[in-house]
Amino acid sequence: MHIHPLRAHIEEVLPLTDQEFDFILSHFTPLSKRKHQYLVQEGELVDKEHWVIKGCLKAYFFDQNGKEYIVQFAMENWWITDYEAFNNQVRASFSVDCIENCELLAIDYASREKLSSEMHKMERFWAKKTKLAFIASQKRILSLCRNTAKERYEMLLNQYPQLVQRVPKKMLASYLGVSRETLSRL
Amino acid sequence: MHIHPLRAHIEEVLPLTDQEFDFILSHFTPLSKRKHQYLVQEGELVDKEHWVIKGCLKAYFFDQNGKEYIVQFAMENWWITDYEAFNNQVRASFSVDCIENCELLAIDYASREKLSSEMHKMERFWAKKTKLAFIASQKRILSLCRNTAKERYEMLLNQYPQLVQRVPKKMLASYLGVSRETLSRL
DNA sequence: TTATACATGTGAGATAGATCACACTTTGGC
DNA sequence: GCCAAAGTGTGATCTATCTCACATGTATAA
Repeated sequence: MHIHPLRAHIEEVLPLTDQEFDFILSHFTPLSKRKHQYLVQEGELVDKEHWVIKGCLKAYFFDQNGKEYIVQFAMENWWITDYEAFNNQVRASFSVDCIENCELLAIDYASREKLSSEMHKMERFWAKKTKLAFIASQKRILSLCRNTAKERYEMLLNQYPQLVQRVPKKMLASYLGVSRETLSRL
Repeated sequence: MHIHPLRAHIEEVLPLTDQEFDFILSHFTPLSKRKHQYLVQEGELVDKEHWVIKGCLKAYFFDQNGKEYIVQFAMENWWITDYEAFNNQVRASFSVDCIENCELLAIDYASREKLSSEMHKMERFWAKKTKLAFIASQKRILSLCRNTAKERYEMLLNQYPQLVQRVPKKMLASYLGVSRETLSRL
């Protein structure tokens, strides 16, 4: 008998009973998207946060010169949306696109709020996830200040080898904050 | 009759009864520190998170060349500690020092856990704060990639004019990820 | 009050990385 | 199976920022 991947994911943080997990799962909607389709579009309201069952995505925007900035990638077991827009229920400043065909579980804002307030465990789970995301992003800041382009690329390669396989170099460059030419010259 | 500043701070997110606030406050310990004293020392265990009543602090570390990197500042109404070390109860990779004489409220890990689990409102409050911190740090990442040193300095000046008044330029430079010479030339 | 550390300004030169330009290759839609 | 679009490599500049060096100003602690 196999365990649901979302359950496995949540149980990395805290244990659940079958009933609890069924209750949690009932708040999510499965969703399939093809490569190049979007989940969030800059300027629109963002009502959903997504958990990745399968596939690869990016959160990004273009500046006034058409240069792309990648805020976040997501692969299996990652969460993605425009968090500022989602949490404050305002218009998105980023878009979220599929880099590969994706299988997702989506939860809308009201369901997330309901689930958080009815079930302290989920509040704790999401709080834990947000803490980890915050710590990771502090590390990314330090890395931008401390390390050269090459070092940052090598660190990414060490930490997320599959990401480097699956994503065009050009996008890795945008994520790392270097030009694609510099990344190409490694 | 005046409201306690911590209560005012929490009530920016959600309302509290007198009893609830007294219960919350009983988990904190008041603390005074003088300029140059530390709250967290790199390499030590971190058992406390601090809320600033009065004063100004920095979380930072030095790299192998003796160059300082400032991870975070804190002033009145801000929270500060080494979050990775505090949350995972491991040794600090940053130090936290007072830039001015400080009045603080400290909460230790066990009390925070206890308060979070016994009082859903506080779990929600801290979850909200962490979300905001995460969003702010995503913005800092983008700003490092997108903006020039000058633009970043001007943004800091706009967003935290008092910080720029109270903190030596050298430290602002470390925080912004530029050399003090470049910042001086603006 | 004096001295010593800290903070700040500014010049000159070095450099990581950006930008522009072009060639070549791979991919996916029709 | 073909063609446009996207991805990638590499050369030749250019430039923001770093580094080193030194001068000066300003706290703070004995």
